[in-house]
Amino acid sequence: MTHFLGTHQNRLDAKGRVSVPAPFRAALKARGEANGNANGNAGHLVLRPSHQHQCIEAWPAEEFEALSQPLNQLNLFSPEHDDLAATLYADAFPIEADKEGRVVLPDTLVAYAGLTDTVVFMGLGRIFQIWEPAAADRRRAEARERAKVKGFTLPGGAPAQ
Amino acid sequence: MTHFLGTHQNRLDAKGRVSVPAPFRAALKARGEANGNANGNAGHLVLRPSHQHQCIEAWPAEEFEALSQPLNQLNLFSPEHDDLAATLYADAFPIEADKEGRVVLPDTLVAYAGLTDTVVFMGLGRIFQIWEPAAADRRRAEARERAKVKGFTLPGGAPAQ
DNA sequence: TAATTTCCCATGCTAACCCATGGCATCCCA
DNA sequence: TGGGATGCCATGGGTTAGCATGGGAAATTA
Repeated sequence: MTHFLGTHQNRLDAKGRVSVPAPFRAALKARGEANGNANGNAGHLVLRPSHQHQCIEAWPAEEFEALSQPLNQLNLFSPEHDDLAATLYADAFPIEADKEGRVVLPDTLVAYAGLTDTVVFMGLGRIFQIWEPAAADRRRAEARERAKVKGFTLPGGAPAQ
Repeated sequence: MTHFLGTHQNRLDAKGRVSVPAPFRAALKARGEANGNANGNAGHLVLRPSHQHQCIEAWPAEEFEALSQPLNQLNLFSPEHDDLAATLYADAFPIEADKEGRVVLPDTLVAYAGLTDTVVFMGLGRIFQIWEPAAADRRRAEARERAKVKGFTLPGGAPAQ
């Protein structure tokens, strides 16, 4: 699988570590290898606070790299570059999993997402998010509701539902 | 990692020294080696006061070098060349880290950025900045706000709202 | 010679690395 | 079809190495 699918629950231990769900690990590894990173590791992640929600966004390195593209078009001295770079990069944490496939979640992100001892990994295709369990439930219910109201259509002709 | 990511806090000691955060050191070293500087050192920095904010801008030597390119196109005796050169170079300090990875911040820059005993390193991708902690917080909040107002959308992956 | 600055060595702490264990699901074999 | 065995996955904890920081000695400048 090359996408992050499904929802997984894991425990956050006393050291702030949490196991990345095995399916997500596999997806990360596949991505890394596809991009020629022959090194055995899982291809690292970039964690950021989400703009829209109180949760942590996890970007595979390659995906995050794509964010630099629009930035590179801008003049390094322009205020636009400054704002974007500060927003994208200053709050970002490059994270690497240990041999067991665990990552340490930075304190500030744990606080931002309101995490306690159990966290939820929510797959969103090209990226995934890390939530406090109850907030994750609310979020999914809300997303379903919005999608239903809007009649949920996919670009490219995929049939609704 | 070839980019400066995240925000790090370190102490400015009585001698005006401060440790460059380890991840930034690694990024600097990687840059230096990528450009054929086979010497083991971290590849030096150029510090200058930021135009737009009360903070210190830190440029990797190679990145700063790239700024010379447009200058070289200009007539050496033109007013444009004079102004640009004065702006870019006159207030710049070439800085080299010691064996422990620390740098001494020039007095004028410390004063300009209003630094006291604790400083914040803010990663901005290709460069980084050095801030007084409270000012750094304000700056990040401001950047988020301005980016949001501009309709800043993440390419792909990010969920619609 | 006095005052700074630069180099070098020393130390506490934190975080990454490594090894070990328990539980759950799957597979195999009777 | 049921019971046992096996392997992966999540989790816990001890140890070590790297990092940030402090202070002293040598070198440089005024």
